[in-house]
Amino acid sequence: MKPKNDFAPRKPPRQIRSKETVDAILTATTRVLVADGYNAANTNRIAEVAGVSIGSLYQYFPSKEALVAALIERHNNSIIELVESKLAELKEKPLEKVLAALVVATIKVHTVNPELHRVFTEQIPRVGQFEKVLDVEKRIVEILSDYFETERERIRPQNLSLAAFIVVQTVEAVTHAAAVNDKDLLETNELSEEITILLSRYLIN
Amino acid sequence: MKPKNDFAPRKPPRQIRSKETVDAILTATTRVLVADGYNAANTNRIAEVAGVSIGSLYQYFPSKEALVAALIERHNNSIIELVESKLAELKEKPLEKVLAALVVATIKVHTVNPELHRVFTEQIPRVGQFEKVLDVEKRIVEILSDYFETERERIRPQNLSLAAFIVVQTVEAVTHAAAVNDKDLLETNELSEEITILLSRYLIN
Amino acid sequence: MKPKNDFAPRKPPRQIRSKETVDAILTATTRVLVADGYNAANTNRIAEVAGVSIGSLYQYFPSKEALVAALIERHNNSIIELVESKLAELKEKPLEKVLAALVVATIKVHTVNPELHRVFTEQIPRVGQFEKVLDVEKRIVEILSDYFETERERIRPQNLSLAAFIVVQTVEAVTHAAAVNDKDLLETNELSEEITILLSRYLIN
Amino acid sequence: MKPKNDFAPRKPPRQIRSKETVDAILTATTRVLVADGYNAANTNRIAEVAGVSIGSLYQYFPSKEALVAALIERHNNSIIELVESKLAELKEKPLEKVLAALVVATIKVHTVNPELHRVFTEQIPRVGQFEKVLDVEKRIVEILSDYFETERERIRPQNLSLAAFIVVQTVEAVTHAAAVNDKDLLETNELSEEITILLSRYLIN
DNA sequence: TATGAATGAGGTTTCATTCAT
DNA sequence: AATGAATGAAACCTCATTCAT
Repeated sequence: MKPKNDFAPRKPPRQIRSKETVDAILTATTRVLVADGYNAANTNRIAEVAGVSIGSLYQYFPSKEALVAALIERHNNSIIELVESKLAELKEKPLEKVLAALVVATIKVHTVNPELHRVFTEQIPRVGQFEKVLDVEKRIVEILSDYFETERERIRPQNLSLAAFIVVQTVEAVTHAAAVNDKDLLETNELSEEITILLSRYLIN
Repeated sequence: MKPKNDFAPRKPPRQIRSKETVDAILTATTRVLVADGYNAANTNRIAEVAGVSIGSLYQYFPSKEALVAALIERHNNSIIELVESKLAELKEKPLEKVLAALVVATIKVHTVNPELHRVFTEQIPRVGQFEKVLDVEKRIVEILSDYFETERERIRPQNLSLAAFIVVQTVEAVTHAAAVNDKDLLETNELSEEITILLSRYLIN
Repeated sequence: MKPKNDFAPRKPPRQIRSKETVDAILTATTRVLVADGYNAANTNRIAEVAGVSIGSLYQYFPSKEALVAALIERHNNSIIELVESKLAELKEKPLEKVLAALVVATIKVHTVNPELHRVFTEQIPRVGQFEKVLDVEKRIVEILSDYFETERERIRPQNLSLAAFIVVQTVEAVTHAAAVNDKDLLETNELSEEITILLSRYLIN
Repeated sequence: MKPKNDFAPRKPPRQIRSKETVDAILTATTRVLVADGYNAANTNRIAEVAGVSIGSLYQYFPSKEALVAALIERHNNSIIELVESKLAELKEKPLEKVLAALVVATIKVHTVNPELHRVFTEQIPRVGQFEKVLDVEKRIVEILSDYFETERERIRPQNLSLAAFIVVQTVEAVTHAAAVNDKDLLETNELSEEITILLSRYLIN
């Protein structure tokens, strides 16, 4: 039997019991992913950890990929929500504050469930269906770009979407690398202050 | 009894014939990696493409991982050489020139064999043996940090190794994201100039 | 990553269907072992003969060794039962009768499925997991030694466990060698009478 | 390439150098057999340990089996020599002395290189070419039977070859089992005396 | 809807043996 | 005679997925 290629979750769970099953499966997926890594994780194990039969798992998710994709989607949504709400909350404040808040928020994302985040960014091949689902960044660039638009007169670069692109990549990359190489660095203020300075100097006149 | 072995290449080829075999194997690995991606690549296919028996492949490399690790090592060395030589060549020039050159060099790395580079960065799980071999960046941070030391009076941040860390992550991340999302962007000057500005503003004064 | 696992059977079959599968697998193992010998036997062949997919085989037994070990265990248990029941049945009879019965029982063991017995004793390396499972003899020595204890006054040697050890080895070795070299010898009474005489002369008085 | 089936050593070494090579190979075979066991032993390893190329090994031995068979043959010859010379030396002495000497000699065989002896008896499948080469016992039964003929009037059993068969199996089995289960037992006199008593009582009027 | 036994394609790896040099 | 690179059949085993119950 060849693996199948149909990546959307199979059906929305209608009853409460189903919802619980789906939750159990996703929680188990997280646990197994963190413990074993993406490649070594397998659906039988996930079903076992979820306390659910393998058949039930396939009732809700048509493939291993769909399972992981659903998890990533969840994760992404929470990140985007975080960014959006922070931005909405601070949009009247000066640009520097907003940049600082963005940096802090990004660090927070890496602090909540760093193991899982690392699996997402370092172990899941950006191929096939994951290609799309893995780049939250595109959406965040848009959000940020829109915000920059509202502050255009204070911002030096003319190409705002390019600027947003650079900002997002920079913050994410530096934060991620720090999380991987030197966890303590994340906790101190030195890093976040330094990144904020970089952004301010780059963006503001 | 099936012990799982080392990841280092098995033995150095002594005769000319075997040197050719090893080369053929590594070339084939590159081809297959680019064509099929890391996960789908398999040793049988690689041996076939190399025009070599599967036994010969295992004579020199104990596993698919060892094969890929050897390739990465090669790649890393060429990157480090590139950075070192550029820096040696320009070390008397003003800091801005050096930064610009660094950005251009990084872009070049992504331009030479972008497919392969992408496989390395996006498909190979940073786990196990790859964890170590995949971070060229650490070495480059050192090199850059040493260079900054010689320009200390012109550089604003006091923590030079942190500054080097941030610079390396930034340039690499932005370049990589551009290569993935928008190839044309790489070719134009806009991106490289923008990154150079970012670095200059961050570092100087 | 290919860890090498345990030797215990993987999981007890719960449903009737799987119980049948396990039986089919063990029966097939016997057949293949007898037909091809231990070394040439392989799991794919066994699964094929069992009319079961290779995956099913591995669901219940982690390796060829586990398969054979399960078979040996079964066999051992039946041997021990045979000896125990014979001894229980005859324990009031004179020692000579018991010895004769022991010899006859041992011959019977070699007569029931001689091919399989030969595979067990001559082809399976007494190494690793088999080391333990192959020595039924230890258990039989204990049983016999306990019995001798009850007849101590009629027995010449003082060291009863040594005597039991010698008796067991002798009967088994002679019987086995006869089975291998000269099957007809087993059927006649000459051999069993001769061994019984040997034991009686050794033990009694 | 299928394994070939030709079991005699390939050619008698004519020159001194060749003789040394053959010796080195057999010595290495012994070492590897003892260290890794029969199944895990492989010809490449043996050649390496012998300090000889795999090609040279195959120049003198057509197969792995032939290699091991040659070793066994050597071993057998030395055993037979030992028995024959002991018997020649003692043939004028009383039967009891001869039996005692036989037991001692057998124990000695198990003491010289017990590891190797164990490999021969427990790990090498008595199949194919080994079937023949592994039963020294047949030859020893003949020798002993001939000797018994010269002592016929002192011996109780009429069927002398059966008696010899039983004696040989008994001594070998008990000794071997002791060597495997309880090495110290071999060293003490208790075991050898006990076996000698058994034989005497069995054989002598 | 849930269960879990069954499937089997397909990957990994070994090692006896050959043969060009 | 010796070398050792190359061969490839053949074994091992996993795990995503299906489907009878």
